[in-house]
Amino acid sequence: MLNRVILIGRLTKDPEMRYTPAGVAVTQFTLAVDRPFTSGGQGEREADFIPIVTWRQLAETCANYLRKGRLTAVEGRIQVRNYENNEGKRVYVTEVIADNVRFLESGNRDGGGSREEGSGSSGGGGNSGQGGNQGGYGGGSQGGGNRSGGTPKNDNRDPFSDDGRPIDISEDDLPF
Amino acid sequence: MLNRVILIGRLTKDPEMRYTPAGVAVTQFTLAVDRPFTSGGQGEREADFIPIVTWRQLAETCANYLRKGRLTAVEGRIQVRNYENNEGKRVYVTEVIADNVRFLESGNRDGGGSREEGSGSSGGGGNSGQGGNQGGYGGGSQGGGNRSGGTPKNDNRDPFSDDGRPIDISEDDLPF
Amino acid sequence: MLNRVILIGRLTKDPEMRYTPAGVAVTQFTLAVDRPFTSGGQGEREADFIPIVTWRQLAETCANYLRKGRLTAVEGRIQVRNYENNEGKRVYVTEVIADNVRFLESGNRDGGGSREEGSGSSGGGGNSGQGGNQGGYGGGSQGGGNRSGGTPKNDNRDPFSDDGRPIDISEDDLPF
Amino acid sequence: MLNRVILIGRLTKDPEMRYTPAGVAVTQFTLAVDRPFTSGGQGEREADFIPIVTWRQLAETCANYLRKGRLTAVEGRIQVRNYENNEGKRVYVTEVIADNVRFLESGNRDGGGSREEGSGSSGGGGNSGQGGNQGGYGGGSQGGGNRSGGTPKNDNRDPFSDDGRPIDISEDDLPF
DNA sequence: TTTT
DNA sequence: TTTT
Repeated sequence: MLNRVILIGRLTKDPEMRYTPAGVAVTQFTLAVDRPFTSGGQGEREADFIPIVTWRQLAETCANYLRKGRLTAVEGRIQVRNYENNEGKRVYVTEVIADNVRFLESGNRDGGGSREEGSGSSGGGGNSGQGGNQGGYGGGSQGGGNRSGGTPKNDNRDPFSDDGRPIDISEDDLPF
Repeated sequence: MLNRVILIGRLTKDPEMRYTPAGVAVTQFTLAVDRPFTSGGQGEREADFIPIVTWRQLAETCANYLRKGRLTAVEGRIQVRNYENNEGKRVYVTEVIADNVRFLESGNRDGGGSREEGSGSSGGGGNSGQGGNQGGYGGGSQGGGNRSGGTPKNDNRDPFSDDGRPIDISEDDLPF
Repeated sequence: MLNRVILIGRLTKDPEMRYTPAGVAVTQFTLAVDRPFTSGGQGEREADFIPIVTWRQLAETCANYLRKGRLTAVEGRIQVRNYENNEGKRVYVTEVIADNVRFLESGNRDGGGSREEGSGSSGGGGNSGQGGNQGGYGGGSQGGGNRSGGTPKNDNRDPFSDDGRPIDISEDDLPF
Repeated sequence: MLNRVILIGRLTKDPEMRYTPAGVAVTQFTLAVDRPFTSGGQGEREADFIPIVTWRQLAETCANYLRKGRLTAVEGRIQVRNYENNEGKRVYVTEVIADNVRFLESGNRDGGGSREEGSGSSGGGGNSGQGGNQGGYGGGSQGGGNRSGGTPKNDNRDPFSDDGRPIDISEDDLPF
């Protein structure tokens, strides 16, 4: 009925973008979010490592502007999907499907005079539509995508396991 | 740095309460949260099944007042813990650690004159402290708990797998 | 950069729907949200009375299905607008612009077999677009609206003061 | 019943700290939060200016570490208070009472080797209690405060209007 | 000006 | 493995 998540943390690696067989962009990254308390007696602060997934225009923007270590805010919803692994066992995967991502560190520390922090957004979009490009971001080789198709043969593997082929998510799973 | 989740959904089962070896109450339940869109062409609405964990006073209140099917709001944070399973493989478990739970359906549909919806809360609590009991809820056999201990032998199993023994969570993992 | 509000409370009155001169539906209501603590020594629980504004399709749905006293969840963002009043003084108005509203009480307590709680949504909407009608709600005399226009004469009054004329909000203020 | 706000924006000025007659620290500042859309045809991006209030330990930390222009995340709840002004008219003031503030820019751009962003928190706090000092922040001249009292004479003015005297908020209004 |  |  209502499912809202807001996170601020740092990317553990550069984001990874792929395309579905239908040519829809998907970007995945992991956010390290420090826990609000210390544990273990000597005060070590732990973190939660939370997988984030973005789609379409927002995926392209994230792939273009996010990098390992960047402080980033993410808004979205928790999604729990499951698939059967090689041993025939059902595996549950929990991810945050983001519909709003804010770049809290600009990246061009060297560069120009802009004090504006980056920003990527999607979803709610207004008159300008869902593909609206806010803030001048998100250019580059959009559209395109792998539409070659081939033989998807949806065979129960983790769609995010990296095997070089287009990822295995049917269009029906698209959240937007 | 910031990790906030707000969910509204229905319990898939009655909640399950246990005690840690140190006698701290933990209650676990799953919230079914309908997705905001339909999929698959014939308009079936799917749901995400999201595991919730509550601690201490709030755990007792949830165990006492929540039941299967009840519409419930949960506030908390995403936590990703991991353990090694029997086959020596690392398993990741994602849960929402709740610090505020709101009962949106009263339960006593038949009963008394109270039109007040239930409410359980913990955390932020004020002068009254974290153990504060809001709304007259959460009475009953509190305190107690299994303090017998025995030989916990922290051996890499899912702490929520039900084997009749006190669950296997070290006090260091306590979020509050 | 990021502005997210989630509220659960009860309507203090029936919602009020109007149309802008351009024929866009706007619905306003106030949510009474109990504070998480009691004050004053004798344990009186106070509430915050928070004005909510919804636009377009969601406005129509809210006007059709929300009623005084109903428990309701609202997602949106805080907006602070200001105008000059009769005495030439600048007045600040803070409202929550909702993009998602969940009806947590069905209304037809007497009626039919439906056990489904109501739900209205807009914004992020999926393939079905922003006008998507989730859950079979929101029918009725949509579209229409007062397009007669007349002489709006944008003269610094509270656009929500009720004078029988179309409300005084320029299309530029539209959040979606 | 539930009232949660999360904002990311920049301080419009340095924060202002005061003490209540009872010696409780209160810090006030305003966050400029860019709207998620542009308006007016030429694409000007507007902002909402949202007043934030923090109490006690968190107030001290904010006063010590926040400065005009800093990018900051705030978690809290919306509060609507009202008072009677000089002309006997009731005035409504909407503020966000913060219980968690994250400093997303460190300030010491010159300084040391720490890549850690600042952080202030209160509320939920764990074993360490509500006064817990996370991250080594918030030292300095704590405690103290104006306990002289004098003649508060609670006379219906805006407690945040600056008149040099201790602010006019009764302890009963304290949210924590 | 307020809901339950 | 799931709620309505």
